[in-house]
Amino acid sequence: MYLLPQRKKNYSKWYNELVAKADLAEISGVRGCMIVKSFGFSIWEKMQEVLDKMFKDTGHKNVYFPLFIPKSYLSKEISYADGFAKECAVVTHYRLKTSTRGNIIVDPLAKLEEELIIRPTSEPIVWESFRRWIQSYRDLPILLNQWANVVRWEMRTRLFLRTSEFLWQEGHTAHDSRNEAITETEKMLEVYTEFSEKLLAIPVIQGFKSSMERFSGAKQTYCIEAMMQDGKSLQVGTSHFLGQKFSKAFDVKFTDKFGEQNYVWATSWGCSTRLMGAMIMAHSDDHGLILPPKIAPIQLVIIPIFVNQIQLDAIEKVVLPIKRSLEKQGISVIYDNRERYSWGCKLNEYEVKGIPLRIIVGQKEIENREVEIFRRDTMVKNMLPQKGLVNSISELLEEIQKNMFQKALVRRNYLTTEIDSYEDFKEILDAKGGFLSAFWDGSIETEEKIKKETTASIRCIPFNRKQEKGLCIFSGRPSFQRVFFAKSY
RNA sequence: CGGGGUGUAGCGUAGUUUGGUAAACGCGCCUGGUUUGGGGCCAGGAAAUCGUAGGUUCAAAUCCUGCCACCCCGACCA
Repeated sequence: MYLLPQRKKNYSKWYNELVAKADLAEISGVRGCMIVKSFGFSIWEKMQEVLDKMFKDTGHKNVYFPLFIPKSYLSKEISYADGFAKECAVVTHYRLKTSTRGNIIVDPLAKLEEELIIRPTSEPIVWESFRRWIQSYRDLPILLNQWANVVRWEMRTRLFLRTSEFLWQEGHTAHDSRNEAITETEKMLEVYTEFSEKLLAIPVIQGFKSSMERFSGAKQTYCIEAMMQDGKSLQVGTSHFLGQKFSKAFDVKFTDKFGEQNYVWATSWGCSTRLMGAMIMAHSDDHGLILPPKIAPIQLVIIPIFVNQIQLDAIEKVVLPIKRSLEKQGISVIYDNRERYSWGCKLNEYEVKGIPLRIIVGQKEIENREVEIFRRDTMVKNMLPQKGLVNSISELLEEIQKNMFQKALVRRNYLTTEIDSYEDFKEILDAKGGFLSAFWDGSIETEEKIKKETTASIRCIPFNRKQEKGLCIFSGRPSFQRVFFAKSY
């Protein structure tokens, strides 16, 4: 069995090697940018497929806006521009030429009159368009989504978790009332929550961001936070109530039923290839990736064990009908009869890639009319009768999906601690990590100081928490609610 | 941007202290044989102007200088 570096000993080494060995992605020659390999991309495509359907089912339509944003658009919404100013890639020229020494150089004569910013998000160009598209309440709501790449010039990058260029989806909506926009913000947070918990099998905490962590340009940022195995928190998705900030900045008004001019209400929401990182870090073990069945591009692999063509033929007679009936049930199966790889090699390959189920069929199984089945999540092998196999496998996939969520939930709960003093806070953060649920006085100063001293930040001000009175662990001032602190990615 | 480190075959490294046959090892790759219930074994083979530019020297992967790239730790962030 293949073994990666141990998670407990060196978490980031484990993560990097897993990404490489599972053939998900690699560091490219381009600073801070990754190459997503075909297996990794097939997982992302599966995520896209499910999310895309969820967006469409909630009334959204896909569009595509340009990669470049004229610099002047950016300066219209100041808090937004400030938020991203330090990490924008800028296009200044439009032509290259061959120098006298034979090198390719930027043609100094081809300087752009107005620089183009490579989008860190698309709000500016979306709202520039909305101004032209929206005149009347009849034009609203506008419910759009786009699948795109964005660029943020990051100082330090990690595959999937933080790269300078990443893939994501960004929803942009415009509404005629504050309430409708808030409802939309909440609805999309629900979509992300369902996706995370039901598909990725990752339990999440729903809540608001503190003003410090809020998306620059948003009135209120809603988020879902997930706990990774090393006790660090990862934001899985965000949904922003933008209020009228962008409509005012871009002068987007509509005439309502009573003939009054009003500014439009807005939301935006997104999730990215970071979900890949979440999935890896929430579930995988020292043998490699573990894919939740509902997101696995391949749910089951069949491996034959044979020494000659006669045996292989006999195996195929049994295996191919099984494969067909599984596919009929919507289960994605591959039958790996490659002769140039030893079967032992194949076992390791699918194990490290996290394929949920594996079947082995050899002479023994054919004689006994059974198959050997292996569950990746528990690493347990069993024999199953060939009769009724399709049902057993469907049930197993369900069970794996549930088990993975349950396991992650138990871990998350273990890694959530109620804290009532700053001493405990520092001690637990150091010893165990995870979410620290603690009273906070609501001030930015306190949040900043705690972050500076401990590196833990407020990940989330959770919804649905009982209102309790307490004292801020840092300042001792009165507080009405516990918030979740954690170190984060 | 500050501190530290590393560049030698596709990947991972040894060799650098003390200059001396233009280079070793593991994985991977190719060929042939053999084997087959958890990454098989044997034999043979291909593949590196030692990051780059210059300098010192009879002689440089090794010493000196500049440059470039990447990694780690901070500051910044989804």
